[in-house]
Amino acid sequence: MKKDLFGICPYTTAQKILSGKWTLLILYLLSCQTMRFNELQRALAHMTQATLAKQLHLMEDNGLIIRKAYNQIPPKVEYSLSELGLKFLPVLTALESWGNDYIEYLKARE
Amino acid sequence: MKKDLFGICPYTTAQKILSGKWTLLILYLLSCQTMRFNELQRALAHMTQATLAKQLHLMEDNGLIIRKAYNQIPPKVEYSLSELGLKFLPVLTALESWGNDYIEYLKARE
DNA sequence: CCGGATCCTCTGGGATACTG
DNA sequence: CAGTATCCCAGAGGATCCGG
Repeated sequence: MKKDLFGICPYTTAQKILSGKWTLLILYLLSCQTMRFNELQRALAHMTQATLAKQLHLMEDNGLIIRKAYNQIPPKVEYSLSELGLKFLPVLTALESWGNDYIEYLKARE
Repeated sequence: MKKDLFGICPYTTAQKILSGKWTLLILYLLSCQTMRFNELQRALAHMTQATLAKQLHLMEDNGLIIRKAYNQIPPKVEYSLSELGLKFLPVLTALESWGNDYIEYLKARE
């Protein structure tokens, strides 16, 4: 029983879910619009296909995003925010503002 | 030059800073009150001294918290939020709400 | 076009023991 | 009381190749 405090606390829960290296960025991209796999890949030019696919699956399993596959040739898959993902928007907004503050701080620090 | 997009983006920046496993929780605790090392340790019963010390140093280096040491015997060290840490409070609030939503979601899921 | 399957690497987190 | 010093390990991230 090491779940006495965990799983109940919103902060540890959030930390776990958001721990993926690209989670925030993907959530942001999808908050702007539904995107296909290829579009995401282009937007995130620094990660490989495999990594992106893994991240997306993780986020789907966690209920953050929705994957919609069209059964056709050539394949087409669209990713969008789930209900939980939409609820995350306020966090994203606050985070963006703070991130920018932090970048300012970094500049002033040098 | 792989920093073309990184270091400029508020999301990746935030992701990097917040990636520590206990960062959010510590920020929350310190948002309630300034705390001594021992108090934090008791509040976070699941992490060892070494891990806590490392986390705190990291967060201090990142400019999130302030460490104030009193030169006395027995030693006394107090941790509090820095200016940047205080600016993080809105995120924390939004995150708490979302975390609770997520916990509800998990329950309903079973 | 959108992945799955493997393998490999690296580092954050933790256990344990010691100290001013 | 508030740490430091070591050592260790799982697991996330990534590279590469293959497939429907």
